[in-house]
This record gives sequence, structure tokens and C-alpha cells, in this order.
Amino acid sequence: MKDGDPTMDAQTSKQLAHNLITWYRANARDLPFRHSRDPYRIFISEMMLQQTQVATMLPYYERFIARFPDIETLAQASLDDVLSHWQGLGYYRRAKHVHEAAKQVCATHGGQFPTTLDALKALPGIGDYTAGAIASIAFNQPEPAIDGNVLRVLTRVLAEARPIALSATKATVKDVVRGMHHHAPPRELTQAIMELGALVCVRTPICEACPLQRHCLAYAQGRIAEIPMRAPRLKQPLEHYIAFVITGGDAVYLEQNPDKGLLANLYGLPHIIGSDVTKAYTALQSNLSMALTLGETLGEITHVFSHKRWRLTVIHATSGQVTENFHALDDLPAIGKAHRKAIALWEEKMNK
DNA sequence: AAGTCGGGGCG
DNA sequence: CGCCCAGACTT
Repeated sequence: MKDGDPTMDAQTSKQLAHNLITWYRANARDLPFRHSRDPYRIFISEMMLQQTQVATMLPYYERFIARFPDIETLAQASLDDVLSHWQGLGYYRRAKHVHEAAKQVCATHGGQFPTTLDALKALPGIGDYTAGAIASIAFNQPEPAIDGNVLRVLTRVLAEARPIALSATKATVKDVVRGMHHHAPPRELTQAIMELGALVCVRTPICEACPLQRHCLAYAQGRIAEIPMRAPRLKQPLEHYIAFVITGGDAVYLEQNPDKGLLANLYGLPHIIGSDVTKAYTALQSNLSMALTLGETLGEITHVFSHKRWRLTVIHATSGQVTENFHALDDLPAIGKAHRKAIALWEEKMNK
């Protein structure tokens, strides 16, 4: 698919929506929170579902609704009471958000959930996804609700190769769902996509049972296992360093790395692990035995290696004496990219 | 953009 | 048992 093309033609969109709804009506699980169009119950069930599987969350949901059957009851309860009914679910800040949202709805909306996306998103704990879920399921508005399930289903249908964490990928999926909303009742469509993602289009999907198989590009291309794409592993450890740009006139102090290890033999700035500038400066002074004057913070540099990430806080310092370790800015030896960027920060400052 | 929340699924 | 994970908020 090229830029500028519509994400999906209306005919495909209509067939997808139709197949989904037909499948949903025949296969959807009978879940208690689906028996109501009450935005309050949908809100509570969505907030609980964001952190647990249905099976785990159901007993909590039943207990919660039995104790707080409507939004006024929740708003008037104490936070401790709310937390005790959330206890075990985790993400306890969400319990607080749910409670705060109930109080706000009662205080400023007369106990009625707002019906617009923006007003919903203004409530604590409600972001893009939950706002879309409430608007479409409770109020039957054609609003996309993009969660992990929906992303998985539709990136596969589209054979979308971009990582799902990118906002551009979410925007594409959002457009497709918006298109499908023209061809199905929003409240069913939203639940149908999520249900398909939960039952069929799972991590290792059951493509034989999938109503979208004939339209699924990832299936056709044999790329089910590689889609959705995860962002390139940013699991590499993040290491914080303080790097010092020590200048004497227009020369900068550099040290040469050992001939083994990371950036072997390249020159670089003195840099000290950690993020505490005071400690790092003390360590620097004892390492160098030069008279230094601490300067300003020049900025932050991040640098990604294949196996680790650096975050450099770049500090300027000046030295009275200029030794052989100082190199003129217009005649620098080979320096790693991160430290070169750090030196560039100093040059920018000087040129202003 | 990246860290945090905290439990469950899964290998 | 360790690794990974989804959404909202925060910084």
C-alpha cells in the first residue's frame, strides 16, 4: 500500500464488517458486562479488562457491581472501600481514577456520563481507547476503540509491516475501523473486533476459524507469525553517563579508548557512569588532576548501540592548562558518534 | 519517547 | 522461574 492510497476500499471494508458481525453473533461469549449498555458498567469492565484476562476479572466485576451498582453509589463510597474491592487486580491507581471519575461525573455531569469523546477523555483514567469503547458500545457512536486486540487483528488483515507502537500505525488502523463503522452497528462492531482478537486472532491464531481469513493479507502472504511487528527491542539496558566537554581555548580534552572493547581505539570525552552531576564532577577532578572550572549543562544525548543505550548528560568545563590531550576543534581525531554529538553541543553554544 | 504501575500468561 | 505484556499517566 502506497502513501496517498485510501487505506482500504469501501467494498472490502463492508465485507470485513459483515463477516465480523455475523461471526460475532454466532460466537461471542456470553459475558455479564455485555448485558448492559450502561456506560458506567462498560467503564468499569473496560478498566478492569485493561489489566487482566476476562476469567480473572469476572469475579471482581461481579463483586464490584454488587457493592457499587451505580455511579452515585461509587462516587459516595470511600476510596478505601473502592480499593478493597479492587484489591488483587493490580494497578491500584486505576481504582483511584475510577473513583475520581465517578465523583466528577456526579459533580459536573449530574450523574450522567458525557457522550462525546473529548468529554470522556477529560475524565481521569479514560484515554483514547476507553473513550472510544464507551462512545461506541454505550452510545452506539461510530468511534474506533483501538486496543491491543484490534491492533493485532487489523495489522494482520492489512499485512501492516510498521511496528504497532508507532502512532502512524495506530492512525492507519483507526481509519480502517472508522470505515467499517459505516457498515455495521458500532456497538457490535467494536465488540466483534475485540472478541475476534481475544478468541481467534490470538498470538498463535486459529486462522481456519477466522471470518476474515479470505481478506487477510498476512495470512495470504504467510506472514502471520511476524505481524504485528513489535518495535525493535528497546530492551537493551539504558546506561546514564555524565560526559564532560573540557575546553581550553578552542581545544577539547579527549582520551583514547583501549584497543579492546566498545569503540576500541576511538577518542572520546571523559564520561562517568551515573546521573549525579556533583558526584561525577568530583570523580572527574580526582581522575584528572587538572584545575577545572565547572560550566553549564549543554544538553542530553541518547545513543543506541546494538546491545545497549547511552544517555549522556553533557556538561561543560574549562581548564586553565592545555595539555597534549587537548585537540583543536578543527583537527579532531576519530571520535564515536555520541561524543561527537556532545562536542557539537558545545560548538553550537559557542557560535551563538 | 520512556518509565511506571503489578498482575498473569507463557516458554 | 524469568520474560514479556496493555493502556493511561507522568516526566
